[in-house]
Amino acid sequence: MATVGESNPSHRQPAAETGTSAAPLADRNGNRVSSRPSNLVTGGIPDIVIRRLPVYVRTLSLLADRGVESVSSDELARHIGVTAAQIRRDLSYFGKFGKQGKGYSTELLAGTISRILQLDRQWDVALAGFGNLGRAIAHYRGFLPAFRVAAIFDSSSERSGERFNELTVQPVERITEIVAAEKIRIGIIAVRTGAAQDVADRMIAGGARALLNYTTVVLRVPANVTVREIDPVGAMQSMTYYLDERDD
Amino acid sequence: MATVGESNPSHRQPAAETGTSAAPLADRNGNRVSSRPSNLVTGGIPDIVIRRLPVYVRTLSLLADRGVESVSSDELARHIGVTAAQIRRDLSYFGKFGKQGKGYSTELLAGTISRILQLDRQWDVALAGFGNLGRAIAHYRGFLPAFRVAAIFDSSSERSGERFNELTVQPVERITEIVAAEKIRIGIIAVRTGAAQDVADRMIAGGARALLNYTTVVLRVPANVTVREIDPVGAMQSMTYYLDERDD
DNA sequence: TAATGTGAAACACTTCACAGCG
DNA sequence: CGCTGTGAAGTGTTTCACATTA
Repeated sequence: MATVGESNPSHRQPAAETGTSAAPLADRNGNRVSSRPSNLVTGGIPDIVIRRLPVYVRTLSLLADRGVESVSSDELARHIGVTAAQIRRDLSYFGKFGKQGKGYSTELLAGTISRILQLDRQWDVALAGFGNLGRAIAHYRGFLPAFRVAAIFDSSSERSGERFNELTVQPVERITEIVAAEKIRIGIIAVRTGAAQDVADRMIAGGARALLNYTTVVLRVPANVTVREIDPVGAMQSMTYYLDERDD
Repeated sequence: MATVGESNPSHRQPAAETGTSAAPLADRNGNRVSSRPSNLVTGGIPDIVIRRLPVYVRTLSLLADRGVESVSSDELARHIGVTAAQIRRDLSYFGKFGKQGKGYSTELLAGTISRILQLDRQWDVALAGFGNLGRAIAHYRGFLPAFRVAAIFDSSSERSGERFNELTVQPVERITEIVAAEKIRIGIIAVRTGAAQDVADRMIAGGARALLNYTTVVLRVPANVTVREIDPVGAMQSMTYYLDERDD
């Protein structure tokens, strides 16, 4: 997370990641991909559990595609690199999905968790920043099919007006208007650090409630907005702590 | 975060992230920039503390550059979005750096933490994968000056042989040899998922002990290797859980 | 009989709150 | 007298271990 980090929705979110604006931050965790502690705000499910669900979906789908029809928590744990008890506990927050003596149906469980995460639909996403990073994100297929870049913004007058697929890159001044008009709830922030907070504010004003932050800026957002950080540099910088000269 | 996640060095590392191979995993946490729990293996400092240090360095350096000479834990906390107690506790793992009634010297503390993280030197990094993502990473300046891409590998015969700055893209078969010869301890994995484990194994065989994993593969690594995950898709997929129809 | 689901225990991390120092 | 550093308390998360069920 890298780490890690983010802010959350009022009722559930942890406080970890990005840290809510002024208030000392109720909860937290997060590659800067987020990077702060994370709890739940009000009787919800721990954010750390929510953050593990995509890995479960991915692994279960992979197994299902390979023709594996069911897995025990033990097998699944071995694939993912966590403990079986953790998987069972995580799932227990949502219901009972296993069959004693048998395990879980890979296909069913993948579908169930996808639905819990609301991945059984397509989400429009606003992308801010169309430099090297923004372009790479726009071309990246990994977010599909659940996420689709529906609007692109850039502050540079040279870049705004540029076309990408069926989209025209728009000036950042139009973020709020367009995000609101297209009912976009998710934003990706891939601008230079100096513009990050402004862009986040505009997106939130337009109705965005989830932000994927590729900058190293600590975004100040209301408690009902979730932020997750993508921070490869921080992840790298924290790994060097463990390196030593010995060839261990 | 994203990932979040990773594995650790024998003496300190948590088990969280990537999960150590066979053993149930001693500890854990991690944007996918990593994404799993994290503890310490043997009486070390919590990995979650280590993962916060880059943010402290960044913020302190920023303040120092602005001419701010000292900060209290309270002010620093406000900038970062964590609690003052957490900052004081985190620092206390390493020593006493503050002055009562005054706070911390921004410049000194930034330097001290940099040294703790071993960021006061340059690390050579091996980059595996020279497709869109690998190219973007190679061009990215954000890893400088602490990290320098010293070798690039790609499995495609079309790409190996290609030049980048003063480097020639090498075939993956040469990873172990070159990583060992150049004494590279850090690898970045930006290959297709099918090749990730093989590339990781080769890097580790050559002496790498820290891996930044951009793939969604759960890498199996020995306990003395740290892995951090960069997982923007997982980060995104976990945020949709908190979205609702209401315009809250 | 194999494996889930879950109280209860263990462990890890965060926050409180304050003695003590500059 | 403001602010650090840290015992102690409070929370949150993971793991154990087993009753229960298919």
